[in-house]
Amino acid sequence: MSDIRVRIAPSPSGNLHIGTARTALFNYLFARKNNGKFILRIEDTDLERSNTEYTQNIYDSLKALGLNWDEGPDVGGNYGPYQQSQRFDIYPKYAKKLLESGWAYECFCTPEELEAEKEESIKNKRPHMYSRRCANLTEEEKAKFRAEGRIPAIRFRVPEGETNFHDLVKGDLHFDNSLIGDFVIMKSNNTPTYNFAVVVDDMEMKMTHIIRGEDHIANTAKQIMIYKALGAQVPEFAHLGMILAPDRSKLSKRHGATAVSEFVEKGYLTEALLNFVALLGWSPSDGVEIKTLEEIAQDFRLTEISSSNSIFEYDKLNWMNGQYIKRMDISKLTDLAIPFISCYDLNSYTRPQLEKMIASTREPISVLSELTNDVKYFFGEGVEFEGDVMDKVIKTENSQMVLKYINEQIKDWAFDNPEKLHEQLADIRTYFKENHGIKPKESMWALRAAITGRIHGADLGVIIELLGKDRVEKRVQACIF
RNA sequence: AGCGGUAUCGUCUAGGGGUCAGGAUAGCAGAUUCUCAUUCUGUUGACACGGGUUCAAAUCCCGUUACCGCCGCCA
Repeated sequence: MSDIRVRIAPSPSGNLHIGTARTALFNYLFARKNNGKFILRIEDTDLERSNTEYTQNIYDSLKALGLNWDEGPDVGGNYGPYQQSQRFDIYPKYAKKLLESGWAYECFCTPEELEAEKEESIKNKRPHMYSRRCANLTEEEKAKFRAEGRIPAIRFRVPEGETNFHDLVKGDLHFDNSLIGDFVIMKSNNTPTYNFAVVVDDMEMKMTHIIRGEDHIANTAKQIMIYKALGAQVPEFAHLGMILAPDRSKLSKRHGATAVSEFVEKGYLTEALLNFVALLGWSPSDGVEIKTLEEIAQDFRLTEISSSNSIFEYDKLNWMNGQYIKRMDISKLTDLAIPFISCYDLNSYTRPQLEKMIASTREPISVLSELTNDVKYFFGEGVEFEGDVMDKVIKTENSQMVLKYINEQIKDWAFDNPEKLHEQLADIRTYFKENHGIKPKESMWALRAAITGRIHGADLGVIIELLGKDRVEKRVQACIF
């Protein structure tokens, strides 16, 4: 076991986002590849927006994806608690340390004053930065503010110079400190800001590598300053490109699903989702794209991740999901399929029959939700005819001839012997092809249309077997005019 | 505006001074099949632009453009 430690630190202000899932995946992969630890920390310092329902969704989604964590709020660990709201007593101690060493100072500015300052700089077309007006307050001035009832926030005193670091995926990055204003580390309500809490937590939790989205790059400079002021070891950083919607904007609700749980509800398999998202930035060294989590972990190289943004396109996700659906163990797939077909009377079939139904329907689909419609004709007595199937297929002369012929044959069909049934269907095809010049496709279309209301779907033999003699006969007869 | 980042087929990407610039997906065409599906085969399609450096640049350097991100007592 190496001492590499990485973490995913979502804030429970929403369900687990697909982008967060990818970040979690890369952290997990890196830990796996290097025999390190993968830690889950819940960043709920913003009590207003945090919600335990979302925390649960984060747990559930991560687990469903198979991204198991070694330490976290629920499983514990040596560096807990792993939920920031339970760590509120820790941050003031570090803030005090910074105050004493002069790295931080109390700021008594009110939101209104700050707002005015900001507007002033905007008016002068200057980049907005805190004026530092509280940077060197005397004890008397502070006392005066206190007497007015003002409660200070604590700001970090940004030093002169540059903050540089080597990003594992972006390369060397430089920041001019003079462009970074003194930022708040403790709010006046005595809770830490994000930048302060992460540093304290990552430091206390002994994180060695911080792998996160590139929207945090600018924060990194601030965080490094805090690490240094605290005399702590600065971890390695790796910033990933973002996942964008096809219109190149941030992936949001209006583009469809954004949360892992929403994708699952739409019929995506977590394995496919994970595999797909891994390919956004990372690519397999052997060119084989469909891989298990474990295989990806073995082939994972953090420094070779693409550093550009990538667009989330459904085309390939759908294809990949279809691949997983085709390959999945049928019993497992049936379990996953049930929510999508529970609108029907599933008790009318045995479990083995249900599995047969799914097995024969899975082939062409790319999303499980397609099953709802694709499996419809297996249920109920009658048939719903799709589009112009009735006029264009069933009512044709040829079809009528086929259906009449079939109607006479049904009594001899081997409903309980799939192999024989297939032979009998083949005989019908040959019969009509040889005697009437009707293409196999056409004769089967007549049958299929009569018993399913459509011209494509599952294997006819399976459909007939599952429907049973009664229903097949009735449905065929109902189409003879 | 400023600061930071990125730029290879529509999309995800491989490659990285000399390649027919490779793969996947999507598209298109064909084949198989009881199924306009699946599967199989074939095929269209890209180095953002402009300057350098070099015998040679998609690859290295500079600039431009475009896009993304950041500029909160949000995380």
